[in-house]
Amino acid sequence: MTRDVPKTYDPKLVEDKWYQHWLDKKYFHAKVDPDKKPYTIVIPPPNVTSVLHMGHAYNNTLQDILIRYHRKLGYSALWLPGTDHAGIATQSVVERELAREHKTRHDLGRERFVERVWEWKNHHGAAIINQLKKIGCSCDWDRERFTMDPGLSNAVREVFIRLYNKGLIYRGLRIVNWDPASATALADDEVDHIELQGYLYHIRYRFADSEDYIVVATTRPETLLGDTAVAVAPDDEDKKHLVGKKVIIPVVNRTVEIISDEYVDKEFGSGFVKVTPAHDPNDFEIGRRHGLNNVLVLDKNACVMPVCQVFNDNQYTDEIPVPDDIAGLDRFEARQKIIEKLKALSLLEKIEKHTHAVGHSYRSKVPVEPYLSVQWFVKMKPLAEKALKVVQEKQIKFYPENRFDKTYEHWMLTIRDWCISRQLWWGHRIPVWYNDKGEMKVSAEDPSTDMDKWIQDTDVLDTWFSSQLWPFSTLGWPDETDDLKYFYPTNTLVTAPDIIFFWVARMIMAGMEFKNEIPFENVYFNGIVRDEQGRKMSKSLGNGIDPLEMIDKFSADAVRFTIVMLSSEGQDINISPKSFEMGRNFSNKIWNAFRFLHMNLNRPDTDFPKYQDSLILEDRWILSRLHKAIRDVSENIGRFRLNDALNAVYHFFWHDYCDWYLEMIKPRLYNQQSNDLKNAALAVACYVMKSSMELLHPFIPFITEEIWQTFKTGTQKSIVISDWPEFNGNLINEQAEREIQLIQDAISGIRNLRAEMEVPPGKKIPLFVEAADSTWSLILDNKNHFISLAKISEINRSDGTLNKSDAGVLVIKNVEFLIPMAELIDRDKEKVRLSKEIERLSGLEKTLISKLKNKNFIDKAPENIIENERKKLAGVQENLEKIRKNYDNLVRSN
RNA sequence: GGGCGGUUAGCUCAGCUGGUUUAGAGCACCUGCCUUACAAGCAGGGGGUCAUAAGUUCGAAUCUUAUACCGCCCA
Repeated sequence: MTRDVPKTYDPKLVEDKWYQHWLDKKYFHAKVDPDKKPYTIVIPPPNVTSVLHMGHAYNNTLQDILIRYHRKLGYSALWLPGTDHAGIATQSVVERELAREHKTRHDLGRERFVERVWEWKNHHGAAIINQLKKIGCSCDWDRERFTMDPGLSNAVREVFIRLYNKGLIYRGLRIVNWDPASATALADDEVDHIELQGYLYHIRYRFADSEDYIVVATTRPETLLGDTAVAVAPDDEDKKHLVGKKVIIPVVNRTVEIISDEYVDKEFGSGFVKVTPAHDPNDFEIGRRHGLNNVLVLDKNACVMPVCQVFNDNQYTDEIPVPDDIAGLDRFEARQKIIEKLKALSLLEKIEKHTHAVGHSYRSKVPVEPYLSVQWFVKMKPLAEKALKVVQEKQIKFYPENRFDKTYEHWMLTIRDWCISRQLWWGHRIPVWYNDKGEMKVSAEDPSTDMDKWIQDTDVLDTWFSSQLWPFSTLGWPDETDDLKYFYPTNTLVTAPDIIFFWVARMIMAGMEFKNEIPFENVYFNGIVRDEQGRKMSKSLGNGIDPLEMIDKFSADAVRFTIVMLSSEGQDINISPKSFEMGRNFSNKIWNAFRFLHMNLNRPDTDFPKYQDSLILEDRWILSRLHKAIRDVSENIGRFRLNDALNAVYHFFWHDYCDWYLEMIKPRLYNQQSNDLKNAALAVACYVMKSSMELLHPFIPFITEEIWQTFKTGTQKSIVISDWPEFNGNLINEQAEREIQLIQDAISGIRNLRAEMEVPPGKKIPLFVEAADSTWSLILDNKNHFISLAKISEINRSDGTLNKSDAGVLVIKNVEFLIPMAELIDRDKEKVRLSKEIERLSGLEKTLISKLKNKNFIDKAPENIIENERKKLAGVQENLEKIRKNYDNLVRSN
């Protein structure tokens, strides 16, 4: 081994090099292989517009861990990557770009605009993909998909047609959630309800036949332009007699009737509700029940139209002019104008402060306008039944267990029809065609002939309509491809819980409907990455941490390690840039352990069984600890406790292997005794090192590959595809663990005593031991450890003649360790130390005695627990007795 | 209003089926060490009425109920 190993680990020399190598060798490419079992994850496709944030880094690290683990276990592990076309988001990005050129999409026209979006996608759409590569994602890039690829688009049309033919898709005039900023309809779950401080306006409506008036309370006075009734509660005795009377809408002076409807809450406001069926979902229902006209006031940008459009029974029937000074105003300007006018007319009785939840577009963040328009809908109830069942019956399991089951269930049970049409240009255009005779055709292809001209519906489909198909459309559906047959259903979905309805629920519905099979077995919901104060990371707060910056500063391994270490199942993670030092430090620790081996090796050799006869206690111990770690890591990954898995191997590597094992073998390496003893130590050290790299590989792929390459054997090529360490129960050695534990406790105890007695660090001190024969021989066999790790000059068995009043004492598991005081130890300090220990142990003794005296405990507790407590007590008492004796000696000799 | 989380060391969090002496880790802090792998490190140490109250139990950080506070989702 000639290569110099630098003292500090430099990830820059490692990470990009290995990622490129893995790509070149196509290790991430999953083949249909009948001899292997498939393991499939489809990536939650990030929006093409997105750049990698901590949430992505976390979510994708988790997926990569699962994929790398299963790949090493021997599965044909497919992680299928790709991106989502993200209708509104992407269209907005390009529109903003156009705005800088002082153009709108309408200047370009639909065709040219869509081309422009494709250009944008081809230029910038790979950004997030490249960033995923930076953090080490082992996706099968040969299978990368985009939701608007021809195959996936074909799947979308197929699904639309099938649902339409089954009567599950329909078109109708409905009140929908309208986003005026993007000028499109939204689905119910794309609306966030935000509590706002608003006002309740009390407005006087005069009777048509008298100067008297009623008072109507509303939060949205501007909609009075579209009022078609005023309603009271049926049980409102005070107002009942007014039903049927006519009142005049102020400002516009239209006459409407007072009606009675159960929707009205007589306690709210004034008890009179203005009814605007075209701009409020509840009013729409009232209007339906009473056969009212729908008067559409606002246009698609939420500005007041010059004339209101009157619909009756879905038919456009009439127009109502709007006062000139209101027409053209946006809805909030119109509100102010109306208020002004009402004030001038003395028709505004009062304004009250009023807090209410206002729907906002989750994309553009502007208040949603309830808006009457013709849209396409999917009937959800029939689809929800199966999707609910498979989760209730645990065919699909959610993790963390039981956390989201109820949420899902509730949503499925209260589900409403899904508005799928969007008034955008970027997306899957609805496969429906119209001709000039007013006929309609649902068809994947343009049905036009020379004789017969058809025009396609101008709307596109909700982005989620295509992403709901992701687990199977990416594998070739509707064709029954080999990939689909082999890799579907997928195994695990890892996603954030905020898209449980948007995406997870709909994929389950789609999977059941179109494949008649669950799309995945497990859904792991990861938490949200927050800043160190627990706040969501956001652009506006400026508290976001850029993962790429952190990768640049600390390495991808460090970012991955830290995120997983700090996460626990499904809980949110609070993180600061400083947190990543944890990962960097661990990488450096690994690196230096490697460096240590490297300095002592001629040739790496992991074949420790070859030295069976030369293996000694600490070798058997570390092998036992390693195999327990192998078991723990595998078990914990298996149940999605990834942080526990990482913690297990972290603790093993740092605290068992580096802190103790490598320290323990140093005498064997440095003292040129028997070559076999030295080679045995090195073989075990190398084997454990290599195995640790295997265990750590899913978490920190880069440094583990770099080091593993030194230890690979035979035909092994890469840690990416090498076998996962196999748990070997024969190497579990409880006795060795107990023996090493005693030695560790003794060494720690001596170190503690030295520190407390302020023995100079370099000073070697003699040690006497009073122990039974077997323990004495154990200690004697391991005296090197005491010499090197506790700075002991010599170890002797105490023959009882040692004057205990003249020694520091330590009692561990009934063994006495004695350090002659000479000039080293301060008697008074030792007395204080011992009396503290006596206090602690007698407290313990007392607790245990009273526990064992408790008749109820003896009668009711299980036998093994009682036995355990008895043993504890005996141990405590033995130690106590010895320490007391020493303490007494010390006091007496004064 | 309904549902779901959380409250454990100065900070961030583990603690899974109630019993491993008197609750752990990382960071921070204190003391001593540049000991021939690592100061991004080593050794040692201090620091907790497990939110509050009641209950179940031989035994509660852990189970139940209530309360308080924080957060998320739905209406």
